Amino acid sequence: MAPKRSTRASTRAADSSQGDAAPDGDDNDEVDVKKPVRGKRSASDRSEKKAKAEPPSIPLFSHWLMKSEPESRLENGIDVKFGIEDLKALPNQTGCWDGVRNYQARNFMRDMRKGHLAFFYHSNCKEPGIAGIMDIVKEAYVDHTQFDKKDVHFDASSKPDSPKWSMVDVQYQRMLQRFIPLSELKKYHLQHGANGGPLKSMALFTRARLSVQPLTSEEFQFVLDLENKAPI
DNA sequence: GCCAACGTTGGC
DNA sequence: GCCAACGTTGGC
Repeated sequence: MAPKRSTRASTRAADSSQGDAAPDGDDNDEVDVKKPVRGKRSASDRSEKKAKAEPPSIPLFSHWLMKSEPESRLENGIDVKFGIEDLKALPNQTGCWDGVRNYQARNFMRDMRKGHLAFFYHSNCKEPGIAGIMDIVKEAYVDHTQFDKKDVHFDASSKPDSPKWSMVDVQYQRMLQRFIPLSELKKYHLQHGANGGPLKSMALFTRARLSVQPLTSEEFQFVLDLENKAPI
């Protein structure tokens, strides 16, 4: 059975002990060791291989955009709503970004480092766009929801001794001074495509369906500067 | 609600 | 390894 949405979906708070009580050992289960399985490789193994990036010794990006749905929507009878206000409402304003079921999105989460910044993007809603900023507060570790039969993002093909899916913990930092709608970003994207400018190859438009995506520092800074400018 | 874009599956 | 069929994403 196919995985469902790759956007984040649950409202689970992050383990509040995450701070200093999350030593490296915890994260090490998550290393990319794929047991060499003898014999036939499944289609998903192949998909994963294709999506797998070269292991970069130096992280390429330090800014991110992560999508989640701020409006109620039932998936298998479960509400997948999780907007920036929901993150803000969690203990310590911190939550785990679970439910990502796309290899490229997962790989980007594995590239995230503590202290990286991410935009919280509202998707699949009345007004899509960037609502605020989060901090990455815990680096990639096993997404427990892949083993939970009751979870919307349960993945029967993932085994506890070689988990497929990872998540990070994020902490709410602040709202943008004004909501930056997708429509406005798109205007800049088109303008920059024609005349040059920082948003000309923004992943939001070139990789529209990717729920976790990188931004260059220039892209991030340009978007950030928009909060103090009048909408176009 | 529609549907284009694109990722995944699985037979061959 | 190819690729048609299928399923999901997410704007509109």
